[in-house]
Amino acid sequence: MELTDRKKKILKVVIEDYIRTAEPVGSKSIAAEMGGKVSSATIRNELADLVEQGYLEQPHTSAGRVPSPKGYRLYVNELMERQRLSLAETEKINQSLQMKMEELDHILSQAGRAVSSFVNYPAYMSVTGRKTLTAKRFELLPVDERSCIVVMMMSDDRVKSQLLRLQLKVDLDQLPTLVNLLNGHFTGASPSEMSQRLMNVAEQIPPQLFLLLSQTISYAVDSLEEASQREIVTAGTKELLKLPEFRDADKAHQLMSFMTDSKESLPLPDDGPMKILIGPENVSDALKNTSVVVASYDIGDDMRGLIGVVGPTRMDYASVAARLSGFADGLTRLFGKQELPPKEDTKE
Amino acid sequence: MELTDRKKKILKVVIEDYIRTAEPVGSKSIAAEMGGKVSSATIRNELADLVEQGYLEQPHTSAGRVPSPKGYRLYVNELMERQRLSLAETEKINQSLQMKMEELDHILSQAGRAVSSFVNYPAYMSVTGRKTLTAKRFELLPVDERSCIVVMMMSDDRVKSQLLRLQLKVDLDQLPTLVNLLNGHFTGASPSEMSQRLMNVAEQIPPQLFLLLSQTISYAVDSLEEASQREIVTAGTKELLKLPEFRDADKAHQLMSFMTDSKESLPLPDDGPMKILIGPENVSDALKNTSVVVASYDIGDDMRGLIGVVGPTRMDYASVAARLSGFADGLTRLFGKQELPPKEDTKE
DNA sequence: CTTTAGCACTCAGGGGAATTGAGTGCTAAC
DNA sequence: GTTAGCACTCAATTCCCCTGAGTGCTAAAG
Repeated sequence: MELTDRKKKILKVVIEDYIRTAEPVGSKSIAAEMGGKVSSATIRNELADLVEQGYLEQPHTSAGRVPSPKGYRLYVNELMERQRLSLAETEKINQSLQMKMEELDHILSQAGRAVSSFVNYPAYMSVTGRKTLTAKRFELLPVDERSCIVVMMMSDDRVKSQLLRLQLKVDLDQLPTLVNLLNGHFTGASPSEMSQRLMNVAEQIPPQLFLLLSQTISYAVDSLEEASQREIVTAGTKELLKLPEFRDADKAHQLMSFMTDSKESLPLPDDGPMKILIGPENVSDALKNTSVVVASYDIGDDMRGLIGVVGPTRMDYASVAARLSGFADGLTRLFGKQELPPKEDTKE
Repeated sequence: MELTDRKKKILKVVIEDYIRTAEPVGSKSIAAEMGGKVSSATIRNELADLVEQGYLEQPHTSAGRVPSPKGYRLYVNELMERQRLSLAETEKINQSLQMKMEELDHILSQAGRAVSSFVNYPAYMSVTGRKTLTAKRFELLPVDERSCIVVMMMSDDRVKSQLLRLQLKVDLDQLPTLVNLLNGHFTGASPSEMSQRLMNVAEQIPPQLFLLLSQTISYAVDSLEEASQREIVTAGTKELLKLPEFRDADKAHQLMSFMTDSKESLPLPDDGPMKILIGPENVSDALKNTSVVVASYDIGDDMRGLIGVVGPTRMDYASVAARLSGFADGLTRLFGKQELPPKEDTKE
């Protein structure tokens, strides 16, 4: 059954009041806030209905009303006015994103910190690839007889390199052969296929070359796996301590531990540009008393990033959602601009 | 004036009791803990003396005694029994250090987390170079006409690389010239010298080559500067919330903000293998009510790392110090083993 | 049928007084 | 120098009362 307009109006007032004050809100202040058109008694009748229908809760008789998760849900679905960010704010957000984007996880943690400081709640970020990464091209640069540099370009056009120490001396002349072998047989393959193929060529090449080859491949496998691992970075957990609902050090500690140690279970929805999870809608027990807002942004063609914010159920959904999508847009634009053009396989 | 042996014994008992319980300790429990040889009244007399001499403090008449910073100082200097780690523990520490050390800051944060979880206090880590980093060798790998890969080996033998998008097409034949130029003129130079030299060669080479050159150099400068920047990583700030002295959310928040936002002012002594700073001995105001234990370890020849632990003044100095030096040793060994041999300048 | 005014009732939170108990300082005896 | 005894202090705890915000209900007004 639908709520009357007035009930909705009241619910909205209650929620917004509660978001501000974190105190149960009473009939009188509601009446005042609604312009004094109706008396507090009327409001009380309406409130009783709203409690009955589960949109509000009462900590105890003779306390004001507090929104229930169901109430919040209705609020974010229908009542909440989508906030528009001011130009100044958008500007600030974009400024705070002017970061070097060399290391992916630097970006994550920096952007996370920025988000958190904008919304005053803890934030988390992650990037998930849509395809498995493969190597696109190899290069070996001799340094001396016992070491050389491996350079690997990955399918997302990022480049990794490292100095490789060799167990035994290798003839410089043989490097080109090896590079050809690498580029011929090991590009476009998933890490596990790589190890596979390494076995296959084992007998066809001289042992000392094979040693170098397998060192290179193991480096490649490691790097690819590391690069495609979904990493979750959290920031600003300390913001929790500012909130009255976490004045209790134990609760704060619990949630902080969850956010720093069990980040894997933070919500990472894979659809839609923005998702709001309210209290018990969260799967993780640790989040049952908190709400989470998650937005996604695009990186290139086949990667997707997520930014999430964790806060009390009474968090200011409208403003968090607005800022979060501001960041998501900013990031999408940032990556869209600087990132490599679509695809252009240079594989030979 | 020296303290009598008995006074020292009493001081030690008081401190160790207080470390355990965080409660002022009274004469009776001291008497009990000392084997009942003396009565609590005697202890009281001694305690009065110790207060007089500034080794102990009394929150108010009729509370037990609490160690003063001066008392802790004497304790760590003389009374504390240097704890030896059990073999099992050393083993555990070394295990927790079996990490990939590709990215320096990954190591830092991982080791920081490990330390923190071992001592149950927040930890921080940093690495400071003793020399400025320079480039040791350059390489350019063509990808297509509008992009190539820069590979740079730095003076500490780490290798950095990145894909470079070019504003205009470059003739492949010219790359070798460029590489020679890079290796001839820009190796061994500090980042600022590099920019300098770039100016000098400006007129001597064709413009489109110069464009590529300056892109490369700017990448090199950035990477070198980033790599030589001292970075401080903190971990486990949440541990603070477990401590009774930080039950107050405001205090906890203050210290956490300090540790995450103003890390630069965390103590980074540059001498000795281990340093203990007690309460007011810290320069930063934010640390006046906490103690800090810092140990250092060596990375290769010209880098030095620091691990620090922040805790309440009543922290368990003996065990923290022991574990910390366990970690320091572990890290020194780890780097000593895997790290590149001393020096071997391949600069041409 | 809805709204309002009036009134008795409930209950968390705050302030103050009383109580408790750990621990002290002092003194006098051993 | 050490100990027992005793009066004293003071934080912390408990209890109680009070206050006030806010409710639910009823009866009257619209």
